Amino acid sequence: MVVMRTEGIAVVHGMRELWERTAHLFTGARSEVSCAADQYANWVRLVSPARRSPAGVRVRKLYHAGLMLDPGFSDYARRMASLGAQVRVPTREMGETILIDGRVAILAGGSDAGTPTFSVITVPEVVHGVSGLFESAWVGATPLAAWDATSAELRAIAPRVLEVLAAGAKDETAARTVGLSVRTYRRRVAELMAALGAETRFQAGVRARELGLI
Amino acid sequence: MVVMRTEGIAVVHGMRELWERTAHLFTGARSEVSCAADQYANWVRLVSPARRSPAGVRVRKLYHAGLMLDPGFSDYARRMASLGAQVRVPTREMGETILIDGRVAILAGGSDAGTPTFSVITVPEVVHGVSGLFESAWVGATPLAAWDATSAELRAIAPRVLEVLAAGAKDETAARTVGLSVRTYRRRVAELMAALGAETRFQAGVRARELGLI
DNA sequence: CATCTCCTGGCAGGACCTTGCCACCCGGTG
DNA sequence: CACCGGGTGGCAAGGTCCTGCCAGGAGATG
Repeated sequence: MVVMRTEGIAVVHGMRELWERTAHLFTGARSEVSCAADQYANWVRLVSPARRSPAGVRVRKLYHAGLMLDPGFSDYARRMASLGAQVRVPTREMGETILIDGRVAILAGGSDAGTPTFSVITVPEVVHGVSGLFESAWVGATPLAAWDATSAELRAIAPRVLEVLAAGAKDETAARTVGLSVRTYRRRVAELMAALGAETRFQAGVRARELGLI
Repeated sequence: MVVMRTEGIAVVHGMRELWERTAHLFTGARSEVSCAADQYANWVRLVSPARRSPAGVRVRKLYHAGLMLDPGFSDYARRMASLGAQVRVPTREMGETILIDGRVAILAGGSDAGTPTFSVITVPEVVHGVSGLFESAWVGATPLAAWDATSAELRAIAPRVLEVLAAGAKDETAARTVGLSVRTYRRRVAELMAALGAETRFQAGVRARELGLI
């Protein structure tokens, strides 16, 4: 049987509107705020400014590996962690997701003519389903500390290396493009491949894309 | 200003329910049915069984290159074309999308505990936005005939080649795995890279993943 | 059968990638 | 200054990949 949901779902256009509409939900959270972010670094930082949460509220953050390669964002992630949030780094994507007290779910929809849209959902069965997805992603993700340890200096240069690699450039060209010697460029590629757990460049390409690094 | 949409959007759980709920929309289409499919081969074939459409109804199909590498699906695509549908093969993803008479849009949402969810949208401005996305994808896609011509025998072996490539195997091993000589295996890889528009294997990996071939 | 076409697989040469080795530079330390 | 540690870049040997060339085999056609 099909159940029409004509209430309990609001579609919000644009990040600013989302923030205006949902700020009270965040500040009013009583037991838990869980967020998963794959892509929209700016949005994450706008909606969820780094500040300590009220006692008793468990704050969990899933920041995708792709975001963590952005130096500014990984700083933000560490700041969140130092303020009491539990931060983990997943390697699979799960879409922009927010869960509050198991009562409200916020999901990013597609973008409508450049403006991202978000659904604010209070339908219990939907919220429950989204919670399940979040839990499974949470279990499979790497705690921030462990992630940080394994990918320190790599983060600095990785984006540009990935960019030229994805552009199909040969090492000679690529090295000149990113301003490294061929030897050092190849070192970076090797480190990148190790970080991605790839044994060939093809595999590295697949993984990089999988992680949203490109 | 936030506009709450509490009507005009229905969320449907599962493909069967979607079919039950939307069948009348397809059969009742008066001027146009446009579909874009990236991934859910089974779903596409369920929702849109191959049959001739009423005269005067323009039927357009965007079947992603990933789907076309599935032999069964590409047969289905050709059957659709022979029944009057305009079929094109895009190389970029745009999500599972259906548009009917410019009045209704159906989009696949995430999956809820394994059950895929779909939004049936009748909000004019949203439908219009989705239509724009579809048109742009349509213009950039390759007509079925042209696609078929350039990728005949490739489809037969591509999946297994992609698999071993993604597994990180070297050519020697990979060739043995798929039961080809190294020379022929390399030929297949070269063809694959050409089809993907890739100049390096890294780039091919990225594209392959982008297209959901892996 | 003769012939043609298409695909396969071996071979070889060259392009490209990978890695160890080592000299060099630079900032920190005694 | 002498020394050390860490990063850089040149070089070279070896591994991997790319591709033109050609011989051989399978199937279609006359």
